[in-house]
Amino acid sequence: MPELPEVEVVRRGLAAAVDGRCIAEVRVLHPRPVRRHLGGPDDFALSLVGRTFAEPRRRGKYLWLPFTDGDALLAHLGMSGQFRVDEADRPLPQHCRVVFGFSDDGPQLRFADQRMFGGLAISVGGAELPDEVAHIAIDLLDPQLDLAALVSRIRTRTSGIKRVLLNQQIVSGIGNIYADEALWLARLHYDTPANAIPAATLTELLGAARRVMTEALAVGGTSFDSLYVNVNGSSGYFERSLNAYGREGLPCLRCGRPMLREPFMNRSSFRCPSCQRPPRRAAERG
DNA sequence: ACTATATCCTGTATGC
DNA sequence: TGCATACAGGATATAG
Repeated sequence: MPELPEVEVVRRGLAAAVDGRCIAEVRVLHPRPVRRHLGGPDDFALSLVGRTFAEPRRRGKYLWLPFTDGDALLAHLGMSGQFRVDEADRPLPQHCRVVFGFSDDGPQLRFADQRMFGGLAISVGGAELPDEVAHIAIDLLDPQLDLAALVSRIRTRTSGIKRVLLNQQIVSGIGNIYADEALWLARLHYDTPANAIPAATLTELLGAARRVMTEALAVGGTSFDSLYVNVNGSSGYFERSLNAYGREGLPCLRCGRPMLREPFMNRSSFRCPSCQRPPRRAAERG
């Protein structure tokens, strides 16, 4: 599941593959991934021909590929979106939805997406920062991040801390995997009210999140299966470094107690029953 | 404004 | 063997 490190791996791959190249042909094989383009699939394809890509950008889990004309191709990988770069005579990847051919007859760009939660759109004037991304908060790897301000903002929230970490309008880029990793490192229960956490602890938590995402990025991200791969189709290696996510029943790597898996927001949360104790308030709620 | 939940989507795993 | 169900979880619409 692509979170910030995985999206950044893809961004870097795209930078090497498409920067400066001119689109000659676009084929939309399934309408759903371009559903945000109001003109429909055919208009999407025609509108892109003749444009030249500049250096891809990212904020949180959003990715956009600016064109030299000031517009941009906006992309979100959702759960299972992939960009692949391959010679035109190579077979299309499974679940391939959109194919881009270039005027230089070099490798094609292919967008594949099994579950189609992701998608592509044309952002008019979006080369710097697409309007569609303006509501997304700055992410933890952005040099412009004001950590103290973020800590203060988080402390105004009454929701459980994991909900806040997953809220892309407060801090972006964190998904279920890295949220659980950061909470384990900071020894926090996911349901601890954000406004009950000392500023110093929140600073530690965000530092942990930033560290774990930086380390994941360095090894190509986290892959559990073929749903996340880089533009060459290769997996990342961070799964072996996970301390919490997916470790139900396995010993906590700090204290040895068996890790728990609990339902949370239609997904799962993994935590240590001893290092990450529930807050009193959560117990009252039942 | 904030908070919480339902929804979209399909391949894989599991249970009967 | 088949059928049904649970699960994975991004962002967003909607309800409270």
